[in-house]
Amino acid sequence: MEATMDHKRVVYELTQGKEFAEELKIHLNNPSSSQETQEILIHNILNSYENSLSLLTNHVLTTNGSNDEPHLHGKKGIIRKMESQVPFSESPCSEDSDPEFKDLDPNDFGAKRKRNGGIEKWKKQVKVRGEMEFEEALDDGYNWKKYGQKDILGAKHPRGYYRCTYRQLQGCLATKQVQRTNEDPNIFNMTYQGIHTCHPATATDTPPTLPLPSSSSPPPKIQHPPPQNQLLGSPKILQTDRKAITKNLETHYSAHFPSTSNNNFVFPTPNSTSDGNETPSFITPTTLGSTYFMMSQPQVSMCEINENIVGVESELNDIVSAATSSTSFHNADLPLPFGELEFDR
DNA sequence: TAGATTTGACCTAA
DNA sequence: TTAGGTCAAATCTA
Repeated sequence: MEATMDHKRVVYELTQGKEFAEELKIHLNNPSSSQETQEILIHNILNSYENSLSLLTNHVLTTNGSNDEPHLHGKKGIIRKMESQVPFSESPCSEDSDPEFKDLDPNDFGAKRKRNGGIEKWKKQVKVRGEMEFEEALDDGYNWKKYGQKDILGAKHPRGYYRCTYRQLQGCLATKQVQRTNEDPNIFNMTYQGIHTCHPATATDTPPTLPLPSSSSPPPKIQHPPPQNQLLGSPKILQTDRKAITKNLETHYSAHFPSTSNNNFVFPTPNSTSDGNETPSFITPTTLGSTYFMMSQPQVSMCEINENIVGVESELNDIVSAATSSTSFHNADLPLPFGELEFDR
């Protein structure tokens, strides 16, 4: 069950990475392509690797009866090894040194407050292209309800405030903020705060059975596990975020979404203990040291990137091929979005 | 008509 | 005092 779902998630991650690699390849051959875009693509490719490895290592740990999840809290094992393979992500993110939120985004002009008494915050950056990708990129798999919007000093675009739809039903305190960057309106900074404690299987107090629904049973009506929603898309968020954000964009900024389609996903990886208690943990920026705000990291020449990406893409092709052809995986079980996504070529 | 979104007012940390 | 974050009434939408 879980293994099957993990398998799908791994395939999804790898396939995503492959798509990013292919797109990067195109961008590298395009003189007008911005370095920023290329960096984000590389960043996303690394994310795919890291997420895949995390999923795999997490599965191994689970099947071995260990919930120590060392990869979730530091650069250890495979994650570390992975970074050493890719020079661009070598530089550790400064967030590693601080479990608390650290604002690394030069476009985020917000004050660095900790209003919730040390609740963990982390960020991801999402770049969108085209309306559909825009919706999907902002769909991180959770169901969010917008509760506010505010103009931020120094920021060109207002910041949207979202909280978990199941805050009332299940007391889930997870929130997120969505804000466009000043430099590139296609790039959104998503700031997450709090861990989702809600459960998709029920909107009531029924005890959760995380992490993921059985592949042999129909998905729960309330779709909350990020991986699944990332695979299937979240109707909820398509209806809410799309309306809210797209409307804002159209109203205030005459939004346009050219160029590339990139999104960075960091999967929350809830873990279940043997007694059924949920101990959600996240693959946070701390975990994936290179995951966030690559623009602030030491730069690597595009020549190096180009050389690396060829190998990355090749590897991804091999891995995805192997993964998709193995065990009980069927594409029908995993409606990957790529068939619907358009990549400028 | 219920639920979601908008938006001005209020709260509060810095 | 300022500005980010949240509340809640008004409004919108399916």
